[in-house]
Amino acid sequence: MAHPAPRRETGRGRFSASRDLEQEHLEGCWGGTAIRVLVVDHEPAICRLLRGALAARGYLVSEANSGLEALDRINQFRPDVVLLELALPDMPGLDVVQVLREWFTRPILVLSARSEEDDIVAALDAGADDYLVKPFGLSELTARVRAALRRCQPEIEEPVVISGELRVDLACRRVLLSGRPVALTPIEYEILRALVHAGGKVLSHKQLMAEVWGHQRFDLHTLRVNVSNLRKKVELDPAHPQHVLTQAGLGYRFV
Amino acid sequence: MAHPAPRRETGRGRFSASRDLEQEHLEGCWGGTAIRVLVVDHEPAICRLLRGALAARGYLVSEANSGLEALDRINQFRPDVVLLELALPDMPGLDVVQVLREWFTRPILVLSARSEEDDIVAALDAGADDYLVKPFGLSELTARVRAALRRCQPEIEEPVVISGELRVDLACRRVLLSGRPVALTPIEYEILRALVHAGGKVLSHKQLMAEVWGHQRFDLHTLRVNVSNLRKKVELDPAHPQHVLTQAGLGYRFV
DNA sequence: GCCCCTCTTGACGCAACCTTGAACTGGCGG
DNA sequence: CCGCCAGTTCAAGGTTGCGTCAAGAGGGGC
Repeated sequence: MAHPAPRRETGRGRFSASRDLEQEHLEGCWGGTAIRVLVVDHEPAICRLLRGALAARGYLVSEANSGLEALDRINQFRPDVVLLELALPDMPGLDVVQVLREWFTRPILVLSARSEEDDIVAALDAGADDYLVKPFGLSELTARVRAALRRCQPEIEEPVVISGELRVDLACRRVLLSGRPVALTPIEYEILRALVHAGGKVLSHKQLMAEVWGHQRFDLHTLRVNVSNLRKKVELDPAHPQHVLTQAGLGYRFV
Repeated sequence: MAHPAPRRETGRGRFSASRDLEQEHLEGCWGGTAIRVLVVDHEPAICRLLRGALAARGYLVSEANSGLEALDRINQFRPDVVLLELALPDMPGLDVVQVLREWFTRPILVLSARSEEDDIVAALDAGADDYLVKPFGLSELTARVRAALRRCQPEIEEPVVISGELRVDLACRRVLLSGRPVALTPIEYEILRALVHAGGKVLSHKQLMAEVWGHQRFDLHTLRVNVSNLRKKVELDPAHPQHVLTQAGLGYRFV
């Protein structure tokens, strides 16, 4: 062999991205940045209901009570997904969809009490991504939100976390330290990803091991060695870590 | 079997249909190439019904009557969208969704008589893009197909991609390295095309093999050998590839 | 039929990786 | 001062994944 094997670009895929995400306690969180949802409905009761369900799942929710207010809020709030009730006091919901679709690329889910097929077709053809007939279950709603976001994932808000000299790009699965790419091994990357994903919260040893190894084996020592190796690569001074911190007796956390 | 899978002509600009094309009299047609729909249902009557409705709108329809047949048909037919009835004689429809989602990137619309919220949530979280409860109207179905296809469009593909010394012309099916034409074998070209088409994103082994071979007889080793051969031709230094990079444990990507 | 090109398959070697054991550090209480 | 504990570091296996070589099978063109 003339040359050694090509260097692998380190960083392995997650063992099963989707399954892990489903187990996430807060599905609306991503790298410490919540996914933003705008709820548009004329009835405050509905808004409260939806806001509660979504907020409980970790989404960041804002609301609007009319069409014009919705268009305004979208500009300010920059939601990742819009839940739009068609019956609005000031303008037809279909018009909102159409206006929105001229520039708004994120998913629009229409909620409506009208179940006639023509209404559904009209809304979808106006540019809506999904149509839910009231009354609907909140778990179906959130499942459809997940599905809609999944499709649009590539453009989803930049999952880049910058902490001092360290830059973690979860989408491209790249890590930069002082601008230079860091070659992490698969397990090292998984550890870092889990910590970053937790958004500063402490992950217990078991939680972290479950994220990385998948629930089966719990060898604390192995975890510590890998964390140590990770720190050698992502910390300017591995002896005094700035990003991957130890919580004695508990676990680790990322700042 | 030198060319195991019928592969579609590479010059086809898939799904870059723009909005104005929706006004086409036949919505399932685009640029002379019909959009391909696979209908999976155990009941021939339903298949005929759906086939008729879709064909009338210009879609090119194929069908399968069981889960295994569906997986087989998808490899051969290469549909742009799959309509999947969950109740199949040979295997649970949810399993089909999950298996499919490991490599099939086009929309999957689930059709089912079950209207329980748990079923809907399970199907969506398994990877389905939409869920229609039977009985549904054909115009709603086609509207949801349109919506699903619309979401999967946005990648506008460059006919020619240049990366350093390497120039890949997808339209002309030509590859130049330092200005000199490179003679790629069909499989090598398909691998390169798929990676370039993915635009820098990682393609998992399964996704890549599905793009190139079409069957799910996934032989990782064969893929590796072909990638190795490809690198010998398109990399200045095959031992240290600059364009076709390995993502250890996951797949490959193009930069 | 024959040759050539291509793809598949097996064997092999290397490099990277994870694990594991052992030594080391620092804090704390006895 | 000593032992203990939690955490860290170092070094040495063993395993795995990846790339390469080479042989061989299969198909198409001539």
